[in-house]
Amino acid sequence: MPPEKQRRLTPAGKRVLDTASELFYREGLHAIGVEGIAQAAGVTKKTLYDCFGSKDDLIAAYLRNRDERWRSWLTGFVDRQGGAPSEKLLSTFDALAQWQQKENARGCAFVNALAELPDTANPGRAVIAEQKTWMLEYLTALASEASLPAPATVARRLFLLQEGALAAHGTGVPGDAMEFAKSTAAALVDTAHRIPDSGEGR
Amino acid sequence: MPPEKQRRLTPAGKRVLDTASELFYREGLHAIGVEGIAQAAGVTKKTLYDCFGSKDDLIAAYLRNRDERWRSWLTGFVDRQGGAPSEKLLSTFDALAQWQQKENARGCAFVNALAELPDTANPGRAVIAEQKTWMLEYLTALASEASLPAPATVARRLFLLQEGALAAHGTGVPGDAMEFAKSTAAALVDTAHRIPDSGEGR
DNA sequence: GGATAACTATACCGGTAGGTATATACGTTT
DNA sequence: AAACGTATATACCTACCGGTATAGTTATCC
Repeated sequence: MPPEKQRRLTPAGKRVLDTASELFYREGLHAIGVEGIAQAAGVTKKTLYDCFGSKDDLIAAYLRNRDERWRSWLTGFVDRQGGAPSEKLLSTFDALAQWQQKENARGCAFVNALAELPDTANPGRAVIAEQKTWMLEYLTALASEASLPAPATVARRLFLLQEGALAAHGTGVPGDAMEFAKSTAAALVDTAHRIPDSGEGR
Repeated sequence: MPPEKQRRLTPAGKRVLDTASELFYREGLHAIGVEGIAQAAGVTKKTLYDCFGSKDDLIAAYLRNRDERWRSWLTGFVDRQGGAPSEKLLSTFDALAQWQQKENARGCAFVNALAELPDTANPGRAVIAEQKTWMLEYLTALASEASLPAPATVARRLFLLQEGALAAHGTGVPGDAMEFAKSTAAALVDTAHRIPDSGEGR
C-alpha cells in the first residue's frame, strides 16, 4: 500500500495542518490562536475554517496526523532495524529516543493534549485514546512474536516504561531518561522468561 | 516540626489558592481565567491580585502548594505503612494509586502544567523541576535504605515507572495502570539484587 | 480614636479569543 | 461561456483575557 493516506487536503489546507502541528505541540493547544496559525501558514482565517470547520476539529486533525506520522516512523524504524523479535521489542525505545530528538522534546503530544482537553466529548479525546491503544497493541504483537510466556504482561510493562520515559524526557529529570528506559526494558525482557504463564496474551 | 508551613496567607488568600488548585488541575491552566477563580473563591479580582501579584505567580503558588501536599501525603503514607525498606519502596506505588483516586485522576499535575508552560522562564517551571528532582531523590533514599546494590539505578527505574503509571492512568490505557505498575516495580526490585554494582548511589 | 490591614464593589483598559459575513479573483472543468 | 472550487482581503461580531484604578467598608491593634 503506497503512502496515499492524505485525507484529500488542498495545498493551503496542508500548509495549515503542518503549521498547526508544530505550533500546537510547541506552544500548547490554548496558547496559540487560530489567527496565529492562519498567519503563520500564510492563509486567511476563512480558508482555515473552510478546511477544518472549528479549532477543536483542527486539533483533532493535528492529533490524527501526528499519530499517523508516529506509527509509520515507528514501524518503519523497527522493520529497518530488524533482528530477533525480542530485539525489535527493544528497538522501539531507540525509535522513541530518536523521535523525541528530532522533535521539540516537549514530551508526549497526546498526554500534553489530554492536559488541555478535560472534556471527554472533545473530538480530540478519541484520537488520544486510539493512539495509546494502538501503541499498546503494537507492543503486545511484538512481544507475541518474541514468544515470551506472558506477552501482554511484558507489553504493558514496556508501555508504562515508554510513557514514563516520554514524560521524564519532557521534564528533564532524570537527564538520561531515554537511554535509561531502554536498559530497564532490557532487564524486564530478560526476566520475562520467568513470568508465570497465566494463559493471557493474544 | 509542626505543620506550620503556611506562607502566611490571609483567609481570602487561602480560599483563592484552594480554589485555584482545584480548577487549574481540573480545567487546565489556560482554560480557567483569574476572573473565574476569583468568583469561585468568593473573592474580588483585586484581592486575588493583592495576594498573588499575577496569574503566573498564582500558578507557581498552586504548583508549590500541591507539591507540599503530595510530599507530606507520600511520606506520611510510607511511614504509616512501615515494613522493610524494600517494602517501603513498593508502598510508594500504593500512595500514588490512592492519591490519584482521591484526586480527579487527570494524571500528573506537574506534567500537565509543563504542557502549558513552554517558556522556561516561567516561575512555574522551577517548581516542576524541583518536584521531579525531589521525588527521584526520595526514591533513591528509600533504595539506599533497602541496601540494594545499585540504589540510584533502581530508584530511576521505579521513577520512570511511576511517571508512566501516572500518565497511563490519565489516558486510561491500560485500564489497570496503577496496580500493574506496582507488580512491575516488585519485579524490578526483585531482580535488583542482580544489578552489577558500578559504585553509584549515594 | 486614629491608623492599618483585609477586604468588597465596580468600572475600566487594550488586546485577543473563536467564529462569521461579504465580496473578489483565479483556474479548471464541463 | 457558465459554473465550480480554491483561495484571497477585509471587516465585523460577541465574549473574554490579564491586569489596573478608585472608592468605600469592616475589624483589629495600639
